[in-house]
Amino acid sequence: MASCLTARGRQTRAKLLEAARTVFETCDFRDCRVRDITKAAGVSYGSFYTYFPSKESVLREVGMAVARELMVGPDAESSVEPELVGMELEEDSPESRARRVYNRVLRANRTYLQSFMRNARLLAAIDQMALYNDELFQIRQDMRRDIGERNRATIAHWQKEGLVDPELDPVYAAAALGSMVYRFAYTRFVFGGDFELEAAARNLSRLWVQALGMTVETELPPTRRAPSAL
Amino acid sequence: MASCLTARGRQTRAKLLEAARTVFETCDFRDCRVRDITKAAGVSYGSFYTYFPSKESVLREVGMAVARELMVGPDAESSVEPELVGMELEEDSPESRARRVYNRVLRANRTYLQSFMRNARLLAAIDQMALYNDELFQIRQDMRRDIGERNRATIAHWQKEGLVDPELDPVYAAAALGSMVYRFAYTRFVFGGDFELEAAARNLSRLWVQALGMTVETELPPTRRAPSAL
Amino acid sequence: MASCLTARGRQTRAKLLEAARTVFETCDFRDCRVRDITKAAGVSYGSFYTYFPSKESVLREVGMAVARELMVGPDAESSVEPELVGMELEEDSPESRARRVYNRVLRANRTYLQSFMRNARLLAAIDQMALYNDELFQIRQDMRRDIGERNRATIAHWQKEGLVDPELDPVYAAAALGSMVYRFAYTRFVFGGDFELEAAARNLSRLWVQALGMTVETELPPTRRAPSAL
Amino acid sequence: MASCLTARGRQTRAKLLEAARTVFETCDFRDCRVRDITKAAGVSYGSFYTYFPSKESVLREVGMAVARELMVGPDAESSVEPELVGMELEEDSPESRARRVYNRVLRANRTYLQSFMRNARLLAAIDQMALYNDELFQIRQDMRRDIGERNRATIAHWQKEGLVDPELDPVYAAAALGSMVYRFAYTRFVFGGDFELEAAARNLSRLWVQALGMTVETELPPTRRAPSAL
DNA sequence: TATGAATGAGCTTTCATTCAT
DNA sequence: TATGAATGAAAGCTCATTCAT
Repeated sequence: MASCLTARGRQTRAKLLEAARTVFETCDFRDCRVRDITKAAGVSYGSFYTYFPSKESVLREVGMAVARELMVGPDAESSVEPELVGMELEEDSPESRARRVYNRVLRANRTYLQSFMRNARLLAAIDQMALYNDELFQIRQDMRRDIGERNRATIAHWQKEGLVDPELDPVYAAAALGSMVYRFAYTRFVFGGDFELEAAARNLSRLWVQALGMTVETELPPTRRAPSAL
Repeated sequence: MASCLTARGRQTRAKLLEAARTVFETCDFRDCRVRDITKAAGVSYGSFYTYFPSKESVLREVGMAVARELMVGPDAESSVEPELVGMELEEDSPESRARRVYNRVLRANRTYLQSFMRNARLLAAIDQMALYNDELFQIRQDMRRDIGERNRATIAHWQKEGLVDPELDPVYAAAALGSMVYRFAYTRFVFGGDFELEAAARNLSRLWVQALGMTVETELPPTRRAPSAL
Repeated sequence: MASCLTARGRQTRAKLLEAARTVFETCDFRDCRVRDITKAAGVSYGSFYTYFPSKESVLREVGMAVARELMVGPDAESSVEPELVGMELEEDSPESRARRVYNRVLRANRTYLQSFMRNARLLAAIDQMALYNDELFQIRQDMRRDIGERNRATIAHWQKEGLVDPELDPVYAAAALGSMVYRFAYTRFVFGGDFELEAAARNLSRLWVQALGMTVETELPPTRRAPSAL
Repeated sequence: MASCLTARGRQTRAKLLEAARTVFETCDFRDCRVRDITKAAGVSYGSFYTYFPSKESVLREVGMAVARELMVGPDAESSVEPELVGMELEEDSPESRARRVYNRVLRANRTYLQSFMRNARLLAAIDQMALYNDELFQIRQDMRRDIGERNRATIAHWQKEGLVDPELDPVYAAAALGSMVYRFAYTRFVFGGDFELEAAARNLSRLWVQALGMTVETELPPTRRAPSAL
């Protein structure tokens, strides 16, 4: 596609795509006019249709790009929900293993919150668009399923190793803990509210590992946050 | 407003409001036509504007009604996030207190999931609309804040009593655990997926109390769920 | 359809239909704007779509109406090509029978030319639209087929009676003679040109019956026509 | 115009003209995009406007070319309506003269049908365009007038020679008989329908000469045609 | 009050034409 | 000359809102 365009064409297309991304962040897809996108891109109205067959199509393309970024990331470290993947814990004593799990979870959550911060509005927009766009719905569904399955596998693995409460259903646990972080981030970033990333990451991680039945000895640093913030 | 209407007028207005609620559940606000509402209400097109100045206004009114119901409930037991309110636990031994907390949380979560089940589509709709409707945004914000504050207070109280991990920030903990249940329910109800209410409630509650640092001795019944469901 | 409208609605719809008819006569369907129709009807732009789901649909309706009129006519005597239907000729001597055939053909052609005169522009328009509208194409095709078959049957019948040249293929003959009158009328009415209806009818009829192998003893009145007219 | 172009330019222009002709045959002028023409010509979009000032202009040029071809023909044998031109019949006995007329008419019609077959779509297209393009209208008008006049003269000449029914108006007769063949061919080629060229030519020619009051002794070969075809 | 027709601003999309390279 | 991107004026259609009955 992009390959059969001239350099100038590729540039214009990129400008439009970038503009669409920005515009979709600021207003609902339904409220975004093609005119808004072309204005933001600084090109003429008609040029939009030189590169995209419809308004829907650019939404789709932006959506897929965001999905890709959140799944594998430009830096391959963010995802739609925090992932525990790659947490090989080959070590000895139970304490140190729990500690390692905590550290891994903390790293995952910290990364996730940072990534979410960058994409919050757009992710929210896509989540919303997914409600009335089948293709985005599918993309979103697949993202969720992928992460869910990976986290479920990790939790089940830890259960076998005796690290995690064996009474918990790993499917529900994976879904619930993923939901916790996603929605926490969503409300903070989309609806605003005072917020300290590091403290949030530590609290979420502590809740996470404790929920699974592990104990954490680390002390959390005191939160410096406006007392009214919820 | 409603008070200066005749009996017949009040009835028509009620029919329209009820119809709007139904319609908003089935399709996005933007896709709902005034015609859909009047058709569902069985009144003429023009009558809509006898009772509501605009389409936005009926959305606002439905939103407020839903908010009221979820906050205080028609039966005062559901809310936008599960509430721990009224959990006075005056009893003796730590074990039994933890047990009581668990039971209270379980009851709250079970009730919440049931209530969510009834209102899922509408709540999702309102959540979405809140993204581009200031008034709904405010309503939604207030709901969240109220519940958050109440749960925060309960958690802080339990911390003072030594029931809950004192390292946790009660604001973040309240927000995170509320988010966990809300989003878990949301994904299940809106996006579908195999689901057993009682098992879900028990798993969520176990995660909840363990996350706060309490231990639960109860055994969870084995989940009967399609193994593929996430 | 029309029955579920109020009197006012029926009136507006009729105004639009009439206006569409007029507009389609003056310009190509593709050049006609919905605005042209509503302007001609003296109603607002939006009203068009209260009564017709699309521009195509009103074309279809006009086309079918014209087809009906030409087939059975408001006065049931015109058709898309002159018809010989109903020419029962039960009489005696060959001469008088040929004479009767001639008179019948003359009456049919005269009527046809008159009818064509009233509908020429519209019929031309429909003929043209049929080239890119499947539905109209079908309608037009059916009309032609119907008339063709009826004329073929009459000619075949006359062949059996010994009135008509038995060497002629009745299918081709019917098509050719129908074509002759249709196209003659079309060029006269659509492209203009001096023209005397009665003289034209007589000449066409004489050509018609002579073509089929019959002889006509009648004298044609001298034509009073501009000598340049073709 | 074409003269002040380089060899390469003339070639490109010719390619475009040829492509336009092809494209106009396959679809209505309004549905033809400049893009279709350049694609068919295998040149770039922009090149079109190097050689033609507008889409209309290429249509005009194609139309004139077709007119020229049909009038004088690349092989000078086809025309918009069959021509009797050049039918000098200097011979003796009335029978043989009628026979000669028939043969000449047959040859003319046969040639005409063959030629029409090659140009049918384009001729139909031009006929249609003439309805809303003044220049084409004029071209078409002139073609018709020319042929009409020539046929009129021939018929009038034959009337003086006593070959043709003196009662007929030669103007109407020329127009009617030309119309017969034109429209017969048009319906066959444009609207389809089973069709045998030789049989059609013979039937049309028999109808033609008989219409003019001549008798033909020749037997027509039996038609081999699907009985349903009209 | 109840009705349903009337209104027109506003949207997406198309494509002939222009223009920079 | 050749190229293909850039442009923007229309067009069809929708639907919230108004209005006459």
